[in-house]
Amino acid sequence: MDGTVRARFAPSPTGFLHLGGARTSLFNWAFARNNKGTFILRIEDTDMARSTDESVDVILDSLKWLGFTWDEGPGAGGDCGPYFQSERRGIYKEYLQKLLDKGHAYYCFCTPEELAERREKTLAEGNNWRYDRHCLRLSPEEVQGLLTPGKKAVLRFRIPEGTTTFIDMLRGDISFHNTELDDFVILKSDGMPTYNFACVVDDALMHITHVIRGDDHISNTPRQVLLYRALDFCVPEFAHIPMILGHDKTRLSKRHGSPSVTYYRDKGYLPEAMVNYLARLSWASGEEEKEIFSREEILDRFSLDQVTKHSAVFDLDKLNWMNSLYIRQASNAYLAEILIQILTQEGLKKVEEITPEFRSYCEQVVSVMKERMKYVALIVEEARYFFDDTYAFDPAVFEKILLEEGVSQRLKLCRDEFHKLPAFTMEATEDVVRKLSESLNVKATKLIHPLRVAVSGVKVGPGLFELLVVLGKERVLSRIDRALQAIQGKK
RNA sequence: GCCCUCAUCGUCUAGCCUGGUAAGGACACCGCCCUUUCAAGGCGGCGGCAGCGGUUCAAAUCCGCUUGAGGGCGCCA
Repeated sequence: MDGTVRARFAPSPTGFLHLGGARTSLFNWAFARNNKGTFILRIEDTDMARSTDESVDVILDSLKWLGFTWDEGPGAGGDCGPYFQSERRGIYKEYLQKLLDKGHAYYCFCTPEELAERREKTLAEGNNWRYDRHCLRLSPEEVQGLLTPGKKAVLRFRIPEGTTTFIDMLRGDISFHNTELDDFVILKSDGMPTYNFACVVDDALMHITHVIRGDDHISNTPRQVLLYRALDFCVPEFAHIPMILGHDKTRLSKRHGSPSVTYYRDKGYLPEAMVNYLARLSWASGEEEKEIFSREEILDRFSLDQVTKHSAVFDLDKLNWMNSLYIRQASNAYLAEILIQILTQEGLKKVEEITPEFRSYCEQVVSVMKERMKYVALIVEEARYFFDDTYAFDPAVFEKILLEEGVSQRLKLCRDEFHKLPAFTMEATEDVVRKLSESLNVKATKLIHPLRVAVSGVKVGPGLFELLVVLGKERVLSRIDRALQAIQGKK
């Protein structure tokens, strides 16, 4: 590997960034950084019908969230721009002409309808469809005659005879008989180049040394190699990394839950955890006991020859485990910020209501919840009582815990003792409960469980005394009263 | 259908290239301990080299076939 490594991630802005794309981006980024090379971001927006600006924004945001900073590309500048393919039409035109001049490309006037018809017929006869070179037979005069009145045309690449072989860094030699490759379209009738063509021109002009992409591109590679050769470009190194599949072993998609990076961000997954998890899919450092890798550790160790060749199944359980681990290690301030994002997004809190006091309350909430969170939004999903005084009582729990004989009496005693407390601390509240249980001659749990249900509505959550302190004396007292009323109503 | 790729516990993987340790770890699951619920933590358990054939004293590891899985076969990328 001589010269500076230049790797790129080239998403098409036709939707959000999905986990597969994120992982491809991660490997490119890690590979570039590990080799002290350059990481380039290029937007492949040649599909005018499906590309959107919003999608570009989402992809950029996702990448930034994951921390994959690019050295060249949108917002970063660079000497090989523009980095949007839609802005490179002039460049493609030049190379298209080159192919035309050298006889590697030809005009095709077949309409999509005609093509579909012939394809179906061929398939029905049990044969494989390849473009039948219908328009290759046209003489230059005929072509000119059709072009002049402005008839819709595309440009096709003329596939030479023979076999095309390339080296995949993970698999070694891969060969295709050129008969498998038909004369594919390189310029669409709307004036945009197709993926295979634009990709080759850009990778060459951007001096990409390593093309790291999903292995669904393996069958595109021989076509691209042929294009590199026809254009007298240097062929880069290729590494086709395995895809990420859903539990049914098919390509990860909406059917498998949400595959978008932003979904996980909005759920309160930490980017560090996501990067770590994604990295461990198809990659292992060789250190047998090691599962947890910081971004730096990944950069430090990443190597393509430690990437597996087989696809990996996305496992939410393991992501959850990893995320909860990162959450437990994260600072309360960091977690509170994420929680606040979620609260405002969910409409539970308005931006102007985020006072320093509220922020500090959020920090207390995450500090008691961080031991038991798979992701931050779980607070909103399962511990809404922190932010909602009108929380409901879980019917089964209410029945079992609060409707038990003597509970009202015990709750009243607790409330009265709590009321007298000058300092509402963990020690003080626990002391109250312990003493009361002794004098009443009941187990402490006979007070603890009803109290928990009274102030939160559910039977699971943080340790009771930390919960009480976070909620604060006033709210605890009024919540006990509220529970008492509910019990009264049920009797 | 044709072409390409892949194949170690349910899942992610180490080991394979440079044949020779009871095939190691993690998640999940199950049990026990701890405990104020849920977690976390500790201890233990379950569970795998897809199959067949070959090479070899010896095969997860090398070779072949079969099977299975994934991907591609667009004026999508």
